Formats: sequence, C-alpha cells, structure tokens
Amino acid sequence: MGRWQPDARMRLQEAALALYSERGYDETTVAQIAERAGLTKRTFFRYFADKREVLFWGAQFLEQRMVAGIDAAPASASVFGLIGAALDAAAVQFEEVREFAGQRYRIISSSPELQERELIKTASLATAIASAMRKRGIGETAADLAAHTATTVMHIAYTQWVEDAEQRPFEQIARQALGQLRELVAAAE
Amino acid sequence: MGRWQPDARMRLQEAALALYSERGYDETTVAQIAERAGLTKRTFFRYFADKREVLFWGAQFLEQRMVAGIDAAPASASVFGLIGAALDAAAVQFEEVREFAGQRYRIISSSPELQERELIKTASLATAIASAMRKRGIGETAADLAAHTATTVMHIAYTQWVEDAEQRPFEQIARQALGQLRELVAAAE
DNA sequence: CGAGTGATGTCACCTGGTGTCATCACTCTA
DNA sequence: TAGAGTGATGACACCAGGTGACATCACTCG
Repeated sequence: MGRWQPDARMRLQEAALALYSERGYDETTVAQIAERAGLTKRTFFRYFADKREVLFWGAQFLEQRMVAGIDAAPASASVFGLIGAALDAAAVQFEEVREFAGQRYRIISSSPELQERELIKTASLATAIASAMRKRGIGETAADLAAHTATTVMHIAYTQWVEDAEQRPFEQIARQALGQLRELVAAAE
Repeated sequence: MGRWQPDARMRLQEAALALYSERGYDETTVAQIAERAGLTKRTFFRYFADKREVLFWGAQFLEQRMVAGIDAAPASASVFGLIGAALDAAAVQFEEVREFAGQRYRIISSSPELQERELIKTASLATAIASAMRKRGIGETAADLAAHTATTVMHIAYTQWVEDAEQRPFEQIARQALGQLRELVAAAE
C-alpha cells in the first residue's frame, strides 16, 4: 500500500462520471470533482490535461486494438477487409466496457464541448489506422479514405449499438452498416 | 453611415486572422483582437460565441450550398451521384475564398483547439447533408453513411487542394478522390 | 423636444488552467 | 537509525476566457 490513497486517477474518473451525470457537465466544476475524490483541483490537472479528458481515458486502448487488428489481418486481405478487421477489434473493446458505455454516451451527447473532444479523438484514431494501412503498402489517399470510412462506420454503428433495444452485439451492427456502405457505393450509376 | 464604425464583425474577423497568423492562436488574447478592431473584449463576445468561432463564420454558407446542390440534383441521381453534387457545390464556395483558404488552414492546423471546432462544424455539416438525403427518400443509415462519406472526401480533397503545387481546382481533386473511394470499395473481396 | 432603441463600454465575477514552492510520508543509504 | 532524497499532493497566486448587469451615447421617431 502506498503513502497516499491509491488509484487517484480512477477515483477522479468515477467522481467526474457521477457528477457529470447527476448535475450535468457544465454545472460541474473541477473543484467539485476533486473534492469528491478527496483531492484538490491542482491534482486533477496533474492527471488530466483538462476537464474533458477525464472522459476519454481509454481511447488509447481502442486505437491499439484496432491497429493490432489490421496488423494481424492475413496478407491476402483487401482494403475493405482491413476495415472489417479494425471494426472487429473495436467490437472487443466496446463489449468490455458496455456497462459504462451508455452513461458515457449520454454525457457526451449533452455537451458540444465533449462532442468536439470525441471528434478529435476519432480523427486521431483515423490517422493511426491510416498509418497501419500504409504500412501494408496501401497508397496515401486510399489509406486515408479507408481509415475515415472505418471510423465513420464505427461511429454510426456505436450510436445504434448503445441505443439498441435488442442489445445486439456491436460486431453485428457494424457488419451490417459496412454492408450497406458497400451496396451504396456499388449502386453508383 | 451609422452611429458607430460599421462592420464591427468583419473588423474583428480581420484582426483575429491577422493576430493569429502573426503571433499564434494561443498567444493572442481576445482583448488584443478587440483592441486592434477598436472595440472591447465584451463586444467581441457579442459577435462570436468564443475565441474560436471567429474563424468559422462562413460554415453556414457552405452548408447551405451543399444542401442546395443535393436538392437541385436530378431525381434520377444515385446516392453516389448526390455525393458528387454536394462536392461540386462545395467547390464553388472554396474557389470563392481561395485567397484566405491557405492562411486560415495554417492557423487551424496549428491548434488542436481549432481542429476540434473544425471537426464539429464538419459533423454538423454531415448532419445537414444526411437530412437533405433523407428528404429524397434515402434510408437513415444510408443517408448517414453517404453524408459522412461526402464530408470525408471533401476534407481529404480540401487538404490536398490548399497545398496543391499545381493549383488544380478543388472540383478536380475531389472527383479524383471520390473515384478512388469507389475503386477501393468495389475491390472488396 | 423628449421618449425610445440598439450597439457599445464598464465593471465585477466565476471557472478553467498553470507556475511555483511548501509539505509530508515514505525509501534508501551510510 | 539519522538524514538525505523522492514523488505525490496541497497551497497560493495568477492569467485568460467567458458572462451578467447596468451605464452610456448617438441616433430615430412621433
């Protein structure tokens, strides 16, 4: 056991999630979060760069997994197949945190500021995916397009997933969306 | 002639663009922008919701044009064709402001905060496009996918356009990117 | 001429975020 | 075992973004 209460970061995350849910993101001050976690405002900012970032711890794991999914795909896989591999990897991550996904989703949906942060995380994810695709010899523009397509489908599927009445698995919803995109583009006159 | 110096909004925009370029976004305070425009900080915030928004005046026109482009497309147009129509409309807007495009692009590229704002503007644009597509009877998910595809291609083409050594028109670059996406998806095994 | 009116200024205030130094509980070494 | 680190935290002052409330002032209109 350490000299201080351990898990300061996790306590701050839990306090933030609770307060953002209870009284709203805008109405919650960092000082309140810190107090609930038994710490001070200054310490909050030692763990998280800003008031938003506390909700996005974990984005790094998603990125790692999706990139790993692409790296692990068979050499014969098409670009479209790589998008599918990345989405399958995302599915694993999402199912693991399904418990908090809804609450977190509602908080983010309620605040433009948080949506901005989510979007830039997604963009950075797309950059990482594009880089993984280029490593497999895919051209610059094609890699960018494929990466953005992957995150777009992921996002659309995620939205449907957290609100899905039938609680279908993410993987199934994502595969369906991807199939729809394929038809849509193939149907070009 | 009015009682006050007219064009307060435009003066604030010019002052902001100049200062952000000269000394950087983070190093510029709102008070400095206001002073350069002959106004006060309080007045700045009467015209723009925050320090970032001053760079995004005009996003509304782009949205209007792209939606109008979709509305004006022939009834026979495929979903993919509608994406092309929206991109053509964007091309008109971009060529009109080519003069400032590079400067603005460099400022935004230099600041994560501004990139976040750009991303949410793009997302809201995608929402408007999706809505225009649904008005033509296209299904929910297909409309979302098509709208995001349109803004993704627009963004990728825009990036290439502002840095294009040959100064090719936006329309040409966008059409090329769209063609590449088509091939990429068609080549799925 | 006097009552609006609308854009601006003034001022006080809150909160997010940061730099700096103190503190304090524990570890390690002589 | 004393005393020198060390690393997480607290305390405090400060700046800038952002807002509410009220004053001002130039002009318009009846």
